Amino acid sequence: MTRAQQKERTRRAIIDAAFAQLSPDKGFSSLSLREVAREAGIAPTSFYRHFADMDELGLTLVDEAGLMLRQLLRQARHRIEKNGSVIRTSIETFMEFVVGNSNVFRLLLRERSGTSAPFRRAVAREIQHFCAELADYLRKETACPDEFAQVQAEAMVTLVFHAGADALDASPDLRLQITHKTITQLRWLAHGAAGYARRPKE
Amino acid sequence: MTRAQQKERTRRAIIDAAFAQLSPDKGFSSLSLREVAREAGIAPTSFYRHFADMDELGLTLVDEAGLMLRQLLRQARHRIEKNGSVIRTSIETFMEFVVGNSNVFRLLLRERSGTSAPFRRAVAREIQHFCAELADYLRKETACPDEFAQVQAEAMVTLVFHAGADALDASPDLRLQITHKTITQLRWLAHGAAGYARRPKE
DNA sequence: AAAATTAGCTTACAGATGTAAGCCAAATGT
DNA sequence: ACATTTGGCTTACATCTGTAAGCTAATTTT
Repeated sequence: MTRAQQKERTRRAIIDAAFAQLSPDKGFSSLSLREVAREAGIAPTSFYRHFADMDELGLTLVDEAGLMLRQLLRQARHRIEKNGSVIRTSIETFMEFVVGNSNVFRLLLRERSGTSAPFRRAVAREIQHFCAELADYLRKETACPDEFAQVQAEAMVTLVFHAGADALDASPDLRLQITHKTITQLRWLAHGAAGYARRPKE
Repeated sequence: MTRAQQKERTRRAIIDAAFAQLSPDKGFSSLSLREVAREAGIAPTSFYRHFADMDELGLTLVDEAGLMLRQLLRQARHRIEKNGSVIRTSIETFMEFVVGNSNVFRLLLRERSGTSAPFRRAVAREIQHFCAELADYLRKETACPDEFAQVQAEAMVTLVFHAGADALDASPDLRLQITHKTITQLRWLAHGAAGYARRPKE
């Protein structure tokens, strides 16, 4: 089966080439089939042997990014077990991910509000998975009332993602400030969610 | 001075054409000079009589969008005076803006994490103004401790912007759900910020 | 061993794009 | 009244894009 292996190989080459070409100045939509093919070391038309479209490639990238996101959450849980401070550890783990895989994070960030509805849906799906797992965790491991967990998780993710986005353009020490600020915000949120009963009629 | 008037006129035509061509499926970066010129009713090269670049046009659009944002905040304040419910009124006002000027909001949303650093900076500046004005308001009119106002304002804006982004792709009744959820989140946040003293050493 | 499949290549084409060069006519300045 | 400025036009060019058509050689199937 050298045949299938080779195919998988250049498929990966294409995917890697695409990720590599993403940058602060270049989003997926301004990536051209020819450029990707060039970087992957194949002829432009050979691209079609693997993907029907640039869009198909893009959705594959989003899938991979979502996978990394979920691995990240598990990694954070491990760290919390040995460390204690839930919020601080979570944010620091996330920040490391953002800085270390900025292309991946940027892809999610941009395509979440990008021009392609299928892309937006794909990213939304991945983030929603992420939120759901986080909500589970909150229900099991914190004082958060069960029925508030999902809403709280979504707010947390919103704030942390935004912090990550800011961190992308920030210097390392500004990044620390951002981290600190975000910790404060999440603590307020957790405190509010734990102690504030929603008034049902207003 | 029919001369200057005419110039201002076609300048506006260009700006309006650009705004008009923005859509769910078309962001500013995928706007072409020729298309804009065509819609504005001028020859492609005449564009340069008004803007050096597409980038210059884009920054102008962002400026105008920021202006609308600040007007929005004042409008919300007026409504609050006659209505009472601060959080609910603010969010509802914002949602109306998002739905009624989706192209404008989308511009800010996308360019905030777009591929042009100058654009990102311009949007960040506008949003920061917005946050600062909101923080002022919080200090004057709510129970929020002065030194927390800025951080709380930023969290509120982050959550509300995110809600707006979700609302763009949502059906009207889903939009109501989003509004409701966001109100809850902001209340938690306000409650937390009012009652939770930051522990200084952890 | 012969036949079929297929990943990859080369060549080719029909758009679209940004923008340079230069003309024109009307408004403005003197 | 004459000279200048200038907003807009037309034409032209080089570049990049996606992708269709068809060949080749090697693997896989029969």
